[in-house]
Amino acid sequence: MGAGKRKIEIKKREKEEQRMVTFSKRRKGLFKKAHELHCLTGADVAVVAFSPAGRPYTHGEPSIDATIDKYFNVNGRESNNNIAGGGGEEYYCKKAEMTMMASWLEGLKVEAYESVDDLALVKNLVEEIRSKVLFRVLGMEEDFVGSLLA
Amino acid sequence: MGAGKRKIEIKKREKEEQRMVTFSKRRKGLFKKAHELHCLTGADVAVVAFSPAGRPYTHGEPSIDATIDKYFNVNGRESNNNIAGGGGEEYYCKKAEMTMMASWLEGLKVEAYESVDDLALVKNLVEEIRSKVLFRVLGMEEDFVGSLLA
DNA sequence: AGCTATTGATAAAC
DNA sequence: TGTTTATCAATAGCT
Repeated sequence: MGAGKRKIEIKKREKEEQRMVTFSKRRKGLFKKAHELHCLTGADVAVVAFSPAGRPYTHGEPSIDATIDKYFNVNGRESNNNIAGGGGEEYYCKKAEMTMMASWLEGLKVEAYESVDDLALVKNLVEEIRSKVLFRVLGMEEDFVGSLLA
Repeated sequence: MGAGKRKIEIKKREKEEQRMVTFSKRRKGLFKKAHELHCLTGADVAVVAFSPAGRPYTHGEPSIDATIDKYFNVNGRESNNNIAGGGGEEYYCKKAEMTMMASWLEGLKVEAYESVDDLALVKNLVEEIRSKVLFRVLGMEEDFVGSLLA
Protein backbone atom coordinates (compact mmCIF):
# COMPACT_ATOMS: atom_id res chain seq x y z
CA MET A 1 0.00 0.00 0.00
CA GLY A 2 1.23 3.51 -0.80
CA ALA A 3 2.77 5.53 1.98
CA GLY A 4 0.16 8.16 1.23
CA LYS A 5 0.35 11.92 1.16
CA ARG A 6 2.87 13.77 3.26
CA LYS A 7 3.18 17.44 3.97
CA ILE A 8 5.62 19.22 1.70
CA GLU A 9 7.23 22.61 1.77
CA ILE A 10 6.08 25.04 -0.88
CA LYS A 11 9.42 25.50 -2.56
CA LYS A 12 10.89 24.41 -5.89
CA ARG A 13 11.03 20.64 -6.23
CA GLU A 14 14.51 19.23 -6.66
CA LYS A 15 14.19 16.90 -9.61
CA GLU A 16 12.96 17.85 -13.05
CA GLU A 17 10.78 14.76 -13.27
CA GLN A 18 9.24 15.57 -9.92
CA ARG A 19 8.44 19.08 -11.13
CA MET A 20 6.74 17.70 -14.23
CA VAL A 21 4.60 15.29 -12.26
CA THR A 22 3.61 17.95 -9.77
CA PHE A 23 2.86 20.40 -12.56
CA SER A 24 0.67 17.89 -14.33
CA LYS A 25 -1.34 17.01 -11.25
CA ARG A 26 -1.71 20.53 -9.92
CA ARG A 27 -2.49 22.09 -13.29
CA LYS A 28 -5.52 19.83 -13.51
CA GLY A 29 -6.52 20.79 -10.00
CA LEU A 30 -6.06 24.48 -10.70
CA PHE A 31 -8.15 24.37 -13.88
CA LYS A 32 -10.86 22.45 -12.10
CA LYS A 33 -10.97 25.09 -9.37
CA ALA A 34 -11.22 27.81 -11.98
CA HIS A 35 -14.05 25.95 -13.65
CA GLU A 36 -15.94 25.54 -10.39
CA LEU A 37 -15.50 29.22 -9.59
CA HIS A 38 -17.07 30.00 -12.95
CA CYS A 39 -19.99 27.62 -12.49
CA LEU A 40 -20.75 28.58 -8.90
CA THR A 41 -20.52 32.35 -9.23
CA GLY A 42 -20.80 33.06 -12.95
CA ALA A 43 -17.36 34.66 -12.88
CA ASP A 44 -15.41 34.94 -16.10
CA VAL A 45 -12.01 33.32 -15.60
CA ALA A 46 -8.73 32.95 -17.44
CA VAL A 47 -5.74 30.88 -16.40
CA VAL A 48 -2.40 30.54 -18.16
CA ALA A 49 0.37 28.29 -16.89
CA PHE A 50 3.69 27.51 -18.54
CA SER A 51 4.97 24.02 -17.82
CA PRO A 52 8.57 23.47 -16.69
CA ALA A 53 9.22 22.57 -20.33
CA GLY A 54 7.92 25.96 -21.39
CA ARG A 55 4.69 24.82 -22.94
CA PRO A 56 1.64 27.03 -22.31
CA TYR A 57 -1.57 25.55 -20.95
CA THR A 58 -4.73 27.61 -20.72
CA HIS A 59 -8.21 27.44 -19.28
CA GLY A 60 -10.82 30.12 -19.82
CA GLU A 61 -14.54 30.62 -19.48
CA PRO A 62 -16.36 31.81 -21.46
CA SER A 63 -13.01 31.60 -23.32
CA ILE A 64 -9.39 32.38 -22.60
CA ASP A 65 -9.21 35.23 -25.08
CA ALA A 66 -12.58 36.72 -24.22
CA THR A 67 -11.68 36.95 -20.58
CA ILE A 68 -8.18 38.31 -21.15
CA ASP A 69 -9.54 40.84 -23.65
CA LYS A 70 -12.10 41.89 -21.08
CA TYR A 71 -9.30 42.40 -18.60
CA PHE A 72 -7.28 44.45 -21.05
CA ASN A 73 -10.28 46.54 -22.00
CA VAL A 74 -10.81 47.42 -18.38
CA ASN A 75 -7.14 48.28 -18.13
CA GLY A 76 -7.03 50.16 -21.41
CA ARG A 77 -4.85 47.83 -23.41
CA GLU A 78 -5.04 46.46 -26.90
CA SER A 79 -6.66 43.10 -27.39
CA ASN A 80 -4.70 40.37 -29.06
CA ASN A 81 -4.88 39.47 -32.70
CA ASN A 82 -5.56 35.93 -33.65
CA ILE A 83 -2.96 33.97 -35.53
CA ALA A 84 -3.91 33.43 -39.15
CA GLY A 85 -5.36 29.95 -39.58
CA GLY A 86 -6.01 29.72 -43.27
CA GLY A 87 -3.61 28.02 -45.62
CA GLY A 88 -3.83 26.36 -48.99
CA GLU A 89 -0.72 24.23 -49.03
CA GLU A 90 -1.06 20.62 -49.97
CA TYR A 91 -1.38 18.36 -46.99
CA TYR A 92 1.41 15.97 -46.32
CA CYS A 93 1.85 13.57 -43.46
CA LYS A 94 4.51 11.03 -42.73
CA LYS A 95 3.56 7.51 -41.84
CA ALA A 96 5.34 7.75 -38.50
CA GLU A 97 3.38 10.85 -37.60
CA MET A 98 0.11 9.25 -38.60
CA THR A 99 0.86 6.20 -36.53
CA MET A 100 1.62 8.34 -33.54
CA MET A 101 -1.58 10.28 -33.95
CA ALA A 102 -3.67 7.16 -34.37
CA SER A 103 -2.14 5.72 -31.24
CA TRP A 104 -2.82 8.89 -29.32
CA LEU A 105 -6.41 9.05 -30.52
CA GLU A 106 -7.02 5.56 -29.24
CA GLY A 107 -6.09 6.68 -25.77
CA LEU A 108 -7.95 9.95 -26.08
CA LYS A 109 -11.37 8.41 -25.98
CA VAL A 110 -11.02 6.92 -22.52
CA GLU A 111 -9.10 9.87 -21.21
CA ALA A 112 -11.72 12.30 -22.37
CA TYR A 113 -14.63 10.33 -21.03
CA GLU A 114 -13.11 10.26 -17.58
CA SER A 115 -12.03 13.84 -17.37
CA VAL A 116 -15.21 15.47 -18.61
CA ASP A 117 -17.75 15.87 -15.86
CA ASP A 118 -19.50 18.96 -17.02
CA LEU A 119 -20.78 20.33 -20.27
CA ALA A 120 -18.82 23.54 -19.83
CA LEU A 121 -15.60 21.57 -20.00
CA VAL A 122 -16.29 20.63 -23.59
CA LYS A 123 -14.76 23.84 -24.84
CA ASN A 124 -11.56 23.23 -22.95
CA LEU A 125 -11.53 19.62 -24.01
CA VAL A 126 -11.74 20.55 -27.66
CA GLU A 127 -9.01 23.12 -27.13
CA GLU A 128 -6.85 20.47 -25.55
CA ILE A 129 -7.57 18.05 -28.38
CA ARG A 130 -6.62 20.72 -30.84
CA SER A 131 -3.44 21.38 -28.95
CA LYS A 132 -2.50 17.73 -28.79
CA VAL A 133 -3.27 17.06 -32.42
CA LEU A 134 -1.14 19.96 -33.52
CA PHE A 135 1.64 18.73 -31.30
CA ARG A 136 1.48 15.28 -32.81
CA VAL A 137 1.39 16.56 -36.34
CA LEU A 138 4.34 18.82 -35.86
CA GLY A 139 6.34 16.28 -33.94
CA MET A 140 8.60 18.99 -32.69
CA GLU A 141 10.04 19.90 -29.32
CA GLU A 142 7.45 20.63 -26.68
CA ASP A 143 8.99 23.96 -25.87
CA PHE A 144 8.47 25.14 -29.39
CA VAL A 145 5.22 23.49 -30.36
CA GLY A 146 3.31 24.84 -27.41
CA SER A 147 4.08 28.31 -28.64
CA LEU A 148 2.32 27.67 -31.92
CA LEU A 149 -1.09 27.02 -30.45
CA ALA A 150 -3.42 29.96 -30.56
CA MET B 1 -20.99 25.27 16.82
CA GLY B 2 -21.20 25.55 13.06
CA ALA B 3 -23.03 22.88 11.15
CA GLY B 4 -19.82 22.40 9.18
CA LYS B 5 -19.14 21.96 5.50
CA ARG B 6 -21.62 20.17 3.32
CA LYS B 7 -21.28 18.87 -0.20
CA ILE B 8 -22.70 21.20 -2.83
CA GLU B 9 -23.53 20.85 -6.48
CA ILE B 10 -21.28 22.70 -8.91
CA LYS B 11 -23.94 24.96 -10.35
CA LYS B 12 -24.78 28.62 -10.05
CA ARG B 13 -25.59 29.61 -6.49
CA GLU B 14 -29.07 31.00 -6.01
CA LYS B 15 -28.52 34.19 -4.04
CA GLU B 16 -26.33 37.06 -5.08
CA GLU B 17 -24.88 37.35 -1.58
CA GLN B 18 -24.07 33.65 -1.61
CA ARG B 19 -22.26 34.06 -4.93
CA MET B 20 -20.19 36.92 -3.54
CA VAL B 21 -19.16 34.97 -0.46
CA THR B 22 -18.29 31.91 -2.51
CA PHE B 23 -16.37 34.01 -5.02
CA SER B 24 -14.38 35.68 -2.27
CA LYS B 25 -13.41 32.44 -0.60
CA ARG B 26 -12.68 30.48 -3.75
CA ARG B 27 -10.79 33.27 -5.45
CA LYS B 28 -8.43 33.26 -2.52
CA GLY B 29 -8.06 29.49 -2.79
CA LEU B 30 -7.54 29.64 -6.55
CA PHE B 31 -4.81 32.27 -6.29
CA LYS B 32 -3.10 30.29 -3.56
CA LYS B 33 -3.11 27.20 -5.78
CA ALA B 34 -1.63 29.22 -8.62
CA HIS B 35 1.05 30.54 -6.30
CA GLU B 36 1.94 27.07 -5.09
CA LEU B 37 2.13 25.80 -8.66
CA HIS B 38 4.60 28.55 -9.40
CA CYS B 39 6.74 27.92 -6.33
CA LEU B 40 6.79 24.14 -6.66
CA THR B 41 7.46 23.86 -10.39
CA GLY B 42 8.80 27.26 -11.42
CA ALA B 43 5.87 27.67 -13.79
CA ASP B 44 4.88 31.15 -14.89
CA VAL B 45 1.21 31.65 -14.12
CA ALA B 46 -1.52 34.19 -14.77
CA VAL B 47 -5.04 34.16 -13.39
CA VAL B 48 -7.85 36.61 -14.07
CA ALA B 49 -11.26 36.36 -12.45
CA PHE B 50 -14.17 38.76 -12.68
CA SER B 51 -16.32 38.90 -9.56
CA PRO B 52 -20.12 38.69 -9.83
CA ALA B 53 -20.01 42.46 -9.41
CA GLY B 54 -17.81 42.71 -12.49
CA ARG B 55 -14.60 43.68 -10.78
CA PRO B 56 -11.38 42.08 -12.10
CA TYR B 57 -9.02 40.30 -9.75
CA THR B 58 -5.66 39.07 -10.95
CA HIS B 59 -2.76 36.97 -9.79
CA GLY B 60 0.41 36.45 -11.79
CA GLU B 61 3.98 35.26 -11.33
CA PRO B 62 6.47 36.60 -12.19
CA SER B 63 3.69 39.13 -12.96
CA ILE B 64 0.26 39.09 -14.54
CA ASP B 65 1.34 41.14 -17.55
CA ALA B 66 4.64 39.35 -18.05
CA THR B 67 2.91 35.98 -18.18
CA ILE B 68 0.08 37.12 -20.42
CA ASP B 69 2.55 38.85 -22.71
CA LYS B 70 4.55 35.66 -22.87
CA TYR B 71 1.39 33.77 -23.80
CA PHE B 72 0.53 36.22 -26.56
CA ASN B 73 4.07 36.56 -27.84
CA VAL B 74 4.56 32.87 -28.36
CA ASN B 75 1.14 32.61 -29.95
CA GLY B 76 1.51 35.47 -32.33
CA ARG B 77 3.59 36.72 -35.18
CA GLU B 78 6.92 36.00 -33.57
CA SER B 79 6.48 32.24 -33.53
CA ASN B 80 5.23 32.30 -37.09
CA ASN B 81 8.35 34.12 -38.12
CA ASN B 82 10.43 31.59 -36.30
CA ILE B 83 8.96 28.81 -38.37
CA ALA B 84 9.23 30.62 -41.67
CA GLY B 85 12.64 31.90 -40.72
CA GLY B 86 13.73 28.39 -39.85
CA GLY B 87 13.97 28.10 -43.59
CA GLY B 88 14.33 24.39 -44.36
CA GLU B 89 12.13 22.29 -46.58
CA GLU B 90 11.19 20.25 -43.56
CA TYR B 91 9.82 23.24 -41.74
CA TYR B 92 7.89 24.41 -44.76
CA CYS B 93 6.03 21.12 -45.00
CA LYS B 94 5.37 20.98 -41.32
CA LYS B 95 4.03 24.46 -41.24
CA ALA B 96 1.64 23.55 -44.02
CA GLU B 97 0.46 20.59 -41.99
CA MET B 98 -0.05 22.71 -38.96
CA THR B 99 -1.91 25.36 -40.87
CA MET B 100 -4.28 22.90 -42.49
CA MET B 101 -4.99 21.07 -39.29
CA ALA B 102 -5.42 24.32 -37.41
CA SER B 103 -7.90 25.52 -39.99
CA TRP B 104 -9.87 22.31 -39.82
CA LEU B 105 -9.87 22.20 -36.04
CA GLU B 106 -10.99 25.79 -35.91
CA GLY B 107 -14.08 24.78 -37.85
CA LEU B 108 -14.58 21.77 -35.68
CA LYS B 109 -14.51 23.86 -32.55
CA VAL B 110 -17.32 26.11 -33.68
CA GLU B 111 -19.35 23.19 -34.88
CA ALA B 112 -18.93 21.47 -31.56
CA TYR B 113 -19.90 24.51 -29.56
CA GLU B 114 -23.13 24.93 -31.46
CA SER B 115 -24.23 21.35 -31.56
CA VAL B 116 -23.77 20.50 -27.92
CA ASP B 117 -26.63 21.48 -25.72
CA ASP B 118 -26.73 18.63 -23.29
CA LEU B 119 -24.23 16.97 -21.03
CA ALA B 120 -25.23 13.56 -22.34
CA LEU B 121 -23.92 14.55 -25.73
CA VAL B 122 -20.37 14.94 -24.52
CA LYS B 123 -19.44 11.35 -25.11
CA ASN B 124 -20.85 11.43 -28.59
CA LEU B 125 -19.05 14.65 -29.30
CA VAL B 126 -15.70 13.26 -28.29
CA GLU B 127 -16.37 10.12 -30.25
CA GLU B 128 -17.28 12.24 -33.23
CA ILE B 129 -14.13 14.28 -32.90
CA ARG B 130 -12.07 11.13 -32.69
CA SER B 131 -13.83 9.72 -35.69
CA LYS B 132 -13.33 12.86 -37.73
CA VAL B 133 -9.70 13.20 -36.83
CA LEU B 134 -9.04 9.59 -37.73
CA PHE B 135 -10.91 9.97 -40.98
CA ARG B 136 -9.00 13.10 -41.77
CA VAL B 137 -5.66 11.51 -41.03
CA LEU B 138 -6.42 8.26 -42.78
CA GLY B 139 -8.01 9.98 -45.71
CA MET B 140 -4.80 11.77 -46.52
CA GLU B 141 -2.84 8.62 -47.08
CA GLU B 142 -5.21 5.83 -47.94
CA ASP B 143 -2.38 3.38 -48.39
CA PHE B 144 -1.93 3.28 -44.64
CA VAL B 145 -5.56 2.83 -43.67
CA GLY B 146 -5.31 -0.90 -43.26
CA SER B 147 -2.38 -0.86 -40.88
CA LEU B 148 -3.76 1.90 -38.73
CA LEU B 149 -7.16 0.34 -38.27
CA ALA B 150 -5.74 -3.02 -37.28
C1' DA C 1 -1.43 5.45 -15.01
C1' DG C 2 -4.04 3.87 -10.36
C1' DC C 3 -4.02 3.79 -4.96
C1' DT C 4 -4.62 5.66 -0.06
C1' DA C 5 -3.24 8.07 3.84
C1' DT C 6 -3.09 12.79 4.87
C1' DT C 7 -3.11 17.43 4.25
C1' DG C 8 -5.61 21.16 2.50
C1' DA C 9 -9.80 23.65 1.14
C1' DT C 10 -14.25 25.25 2.26
C1' DA C 11 -19.89 25.52 3.26
C1' DA C 12 -22.45 26.88 7.12
C1' DA C 13 -23.17 29.29 11.08
C1' DC C 14 -21.78 33.03 14.20
C1' DT D 1 -15.42 40.41 6.31
C1' DG D 2 -13.15 37.27 9.92
C1' DT D 3 -13.31 32.93 12.79
C1' DT D 4 -14.65 28.20 13.84
C1' DT D 5 -15.91 23.46 12.82
C1' DA D 6 -17.34 19.48 10.44
C1' DT D 7 -16.63 17.57 6.03
C1' DC D 8 -15.40 17.23 1.44
C1' DA D 9 -11.75 17.53 -2.00
C1' DA D 10 -6.96 17.54 -3.60
C1' DT D 11 -2.73 15.29 -3.79
C1' DA D 12 2.42 13.28 -2.26
C1' DG D 13 4.61 9.26 -2.20
C1' DC D 14 4.42 4.49 -4.07
C1' DT D 15 3.80 0.90 -7.25
